[in-house]
Amino acid sequence: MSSARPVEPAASMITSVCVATTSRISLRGNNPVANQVYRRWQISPGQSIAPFIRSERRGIYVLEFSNGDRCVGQSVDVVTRFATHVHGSSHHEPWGDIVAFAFRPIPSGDLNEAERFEISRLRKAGYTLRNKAGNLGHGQPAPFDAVVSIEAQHHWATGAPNYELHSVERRVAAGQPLCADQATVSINPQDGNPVNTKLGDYFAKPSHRQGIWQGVYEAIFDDLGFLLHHVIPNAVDTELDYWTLSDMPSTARGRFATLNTGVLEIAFFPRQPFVPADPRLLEADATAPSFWVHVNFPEHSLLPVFAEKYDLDNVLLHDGEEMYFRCYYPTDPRVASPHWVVGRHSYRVATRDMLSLPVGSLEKFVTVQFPGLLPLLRQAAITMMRQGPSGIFRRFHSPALATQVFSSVAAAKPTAFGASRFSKHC
DNA sequence: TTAGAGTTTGCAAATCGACT
DNA sequence: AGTCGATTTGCAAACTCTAA
Repeated sequence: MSSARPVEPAASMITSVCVATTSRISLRGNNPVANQVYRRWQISPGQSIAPFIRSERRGIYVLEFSNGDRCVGQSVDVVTRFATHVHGSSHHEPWGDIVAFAFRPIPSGDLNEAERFEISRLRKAGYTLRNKAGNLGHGQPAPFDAVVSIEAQHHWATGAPNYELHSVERRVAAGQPLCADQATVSINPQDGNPVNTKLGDYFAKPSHRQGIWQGVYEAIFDDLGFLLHHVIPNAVDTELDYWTLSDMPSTARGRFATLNTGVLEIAFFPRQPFVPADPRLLEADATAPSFWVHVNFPEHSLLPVFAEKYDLDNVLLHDGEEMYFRCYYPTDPRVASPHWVVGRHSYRVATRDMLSLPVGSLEKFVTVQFPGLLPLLRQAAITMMRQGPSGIFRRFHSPALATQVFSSVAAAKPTAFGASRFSKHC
């Protein structure tokens, strides 16, 4: 499964270089559903498609709208399914702007794969899709819009507005989420005591306060505090419904914490020290064992940011590949981290670019060292929260740990990106 | 303790199917 | 053909269990 594919540094690289990429997965092959045969009809509002589809009604269809949007769907009876789009259903309002209809009969076999393929193909072709599932980042109405308005989302993503967590003190005093339906909160036995978290217990042990563990506890709170304050919109109002925080979950050999936004995790802190996938990097002076944080960004968003300073022409990252970066001048006060990793991770719901770097350096890294990253990270949070509530992670949420993070935010009282908080990391 | 397999869970999205 | 509620499916973190 694992196969290293080292890449030599380009000769033209400047003050900092990308040392290597490593490939863990490289699965590419011919897609059996690539050869699609669609029949297409132009239709007028209110027109039925029954006359076009006489016999075989099972297959994949594509709706075309007057504004150029597309919608891909599957059905065992496309005529009936079409009606639910025209007349509306619990899934969406009636669509009266369908101008064309394409259909590919598939009498038997897997409709899901064919649908996913068509969605992916149209996305890559640049079409705006009205699908929700399999289409992370869609612009369709979402329940989240009622909690954070579309306008506020836009302001948040572009970095314009006021980021004060005005109700943080109230949240800290309450010791539990202020917004969510409390009746459905599953109570963790440790949640009654706001200072008693599994994370706190772990770092209370003397052996976890020295060596490579020294300062890690505080660093995790720095990163989590930054994420709640500057990345998640209206964190106090959206807690539990649209973001959750897991306290010492056992996921993948254990994590200190996982921060989930909407349907996907946005950041997690492994309990294992970071180890580069490429063994050659172990020899580099900057790769002493340390604990790292991994943060999910939108797909294809990270390399363009680093391309400004690095020679990344024609560099593409495939699924499972990692690209290791080193900065040769870590004494520069603007440098939050002398090394970091950019990877790509495929979740079923979407592929994400993953930024990995030592704990405690996230805020400065995305606001000072590479300020272009912050709007991307905010957009990632909004996109995942618009995709759906955090229901599946709800029961793992630790109000106690969240309270502690909110406390650290309130105590820091940052002004403009907490400049005073940076000093201890430089 | 670690690794891996399998299970649990709530929810959203989509399909199905009975009925008119 | 159209309507609407029931049912199915897929998801992914975090869980438990088992074996070494």
